[in-house]
Amino acid sequence: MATRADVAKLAGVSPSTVSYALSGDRSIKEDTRKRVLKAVAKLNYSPHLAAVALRGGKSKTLALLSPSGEFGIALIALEYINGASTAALERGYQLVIWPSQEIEMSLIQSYAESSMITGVILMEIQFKDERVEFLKRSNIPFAMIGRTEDPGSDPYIDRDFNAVARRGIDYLDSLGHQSIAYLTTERGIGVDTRFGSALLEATRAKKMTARKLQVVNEASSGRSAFIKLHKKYPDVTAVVSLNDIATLGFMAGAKEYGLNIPEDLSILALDTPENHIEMSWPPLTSVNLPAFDMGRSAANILIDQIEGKQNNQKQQLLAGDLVIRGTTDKARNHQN
Amino acid sequence: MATRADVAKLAGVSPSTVSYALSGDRSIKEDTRKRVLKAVAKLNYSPHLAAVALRGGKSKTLALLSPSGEFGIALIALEYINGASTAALERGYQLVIWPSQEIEMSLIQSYAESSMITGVILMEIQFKDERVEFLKRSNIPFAMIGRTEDPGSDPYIDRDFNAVARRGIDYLDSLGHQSIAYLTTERGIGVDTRFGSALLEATRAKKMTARKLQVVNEASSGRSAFIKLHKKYPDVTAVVSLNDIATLGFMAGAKEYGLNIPEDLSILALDTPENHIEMSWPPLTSVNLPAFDMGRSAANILIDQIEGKQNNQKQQLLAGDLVIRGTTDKARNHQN
DNA sequence: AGTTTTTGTCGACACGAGTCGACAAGTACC
DNA sequence: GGTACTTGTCGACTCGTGTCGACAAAAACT
Repeated sequence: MATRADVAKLAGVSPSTVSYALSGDRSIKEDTRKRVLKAVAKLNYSPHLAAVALRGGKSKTLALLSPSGEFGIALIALEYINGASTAALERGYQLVIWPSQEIEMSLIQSYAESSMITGVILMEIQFKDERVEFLKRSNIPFAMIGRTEDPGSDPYIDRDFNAVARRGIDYLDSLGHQSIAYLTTERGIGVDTRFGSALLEATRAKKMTARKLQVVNEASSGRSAFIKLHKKYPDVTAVVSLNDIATLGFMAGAKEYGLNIPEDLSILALDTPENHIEMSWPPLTSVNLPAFDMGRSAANILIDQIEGKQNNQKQQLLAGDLVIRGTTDKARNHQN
Repeated sequence: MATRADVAKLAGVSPSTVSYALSGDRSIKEDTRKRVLKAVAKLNYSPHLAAVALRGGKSKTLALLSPSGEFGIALIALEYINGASTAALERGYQLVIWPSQEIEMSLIQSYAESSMITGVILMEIQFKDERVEFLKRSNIPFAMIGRTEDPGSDPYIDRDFNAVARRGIDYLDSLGHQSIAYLTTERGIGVDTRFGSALLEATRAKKMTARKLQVVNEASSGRSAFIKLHKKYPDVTAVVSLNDIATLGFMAGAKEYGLNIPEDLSILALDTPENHIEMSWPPLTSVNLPAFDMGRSAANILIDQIEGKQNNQKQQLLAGDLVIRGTTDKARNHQN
């Protein structure tokens, strides 16, 4: 591996001149700069990252902590990751994903203090999240996808749950649905709670009745939920889903019982990333979860913070557009 | 951040003594060692990673290069990642996932030469894979999940396609199926080609007819495939699937046309990771894809290589068990 | 008691880069 | 032609660690 001294020797200058020629922090005669650059190219030189880090230079590497649970990284995480990674690359940073299943935060601290990573993006934020506390205490720049119960001035990007619920419920209302149910999980993260109350509020505003169907993240659970709905709440004409996997099972159950979607039952997804919409047939009508954009924003918020850029948008809420696909139609008993 | 010198001062010894007390590379009086350890604990000292790396020490960080395509990291990648990460942690290493969409390999080289990463796990190996060539040229330890056309002595973990195909086809044969079709993609990676020929060989051995249905990685494509099958090959009684997403669409299409699974049509998945089996209803019968174990093995092979351990298993083929769930049954025209 | 070996500790150095201060040479000013 | 300033370059230092060589003190041998 070529070092700065090698370049200096080849170009016939001192090592420090090489640094200045590359950084441009001091004026260098055009002639010598060219010689240096030629030597750099010839030796395929690039600075030793550890040396730079030791010297105190910020590295250009960010870490996205992805809690990899029982089934590994959550499906939904993928688009966040992709968005964050894209934004990071655009701004000259590297994003690595850190499956933080069993990692102690102290290790993250170690990497951060050694300048091997410069900032952290957190996902699946809990109402009370000790990771957030830890990062604040350690002065490590971070950004959240999601938010704690009381985020104060901590930077985050999150869903505008109220807007999403309103957008979805208004649409169902316009189709004449008056009694709905919703599929939700209880993962102990803010999204369940916030979505739940947002939905209740939106339905109340439209004088709809809303039934809650609790599921876990499995197709079979969605199927059970359908059976329960079918028996207990036959008046329901539309189902709002907050869990993509269970939705697939739910729809399979409906077909099994001879119901046609969307003629007999409408389904509207609120928390399904675009790249999973396609896993169902017919394709799901949804208020898009702009996961890619959220990941992108998280990275940008973080980088702004690292680079000391004033960003008056360090807390953002995104809703997502209503996209009508194949699973919604007029309520079956609706008078046209 | 506490440094070694701080610890030394607090313990009343010289800096080098601290190093030796921690590493144990030279004998240290029990009394001083205790003092040092106490000071370490008190200051919460941990060595500056960049300094260690600069000094030439190997870091304990591995990178898993995950080609994040159009839809981000592939679904199937998740279990590999989880397995690799678990094994790495067990052996004291960190695994970071590097979405390598647009990363040039030279950057990886830079991180490796600077001892910030010590080895690389590659996924989605192409028949001719320039990443492999690059890593070999740069002397960076690596392990493949999958394999090139001619892997020579390069370390890899891959599927035993012939065993999988035989296991699956034997089972379908035992149920009386004589005419099958298979869903496959053409992603240009070895798995398609290898699985295709393995299936043809296995069916030939059982004197079955085998139809190929080409799909892309979308539910709608699976649905189209069903329609084509339904019209062109009505004699087919079982379908072997090599693509999880398309399979969901395929099954939805079958139900739409009034076919019952498994009574009218059996479905057998060969390339679906366990954590995606649950997305369908009924749950898919499959020859399990032991993705977790494969990831785990890849990490172990890599670490053995890094630590110079002799490993006579640096090339492994895994099959996976046949697990009978809800999508297979006797051929509909089978005489019992 | 004298010699060799072991034990325990310390100082010095190197890894590779960025940057501050110094300084020679060149340029602008009155 | 003297002073003041700019331009271009270099050497020295620092970051924090692991390890080699040196060396005193203690222990183990004749």
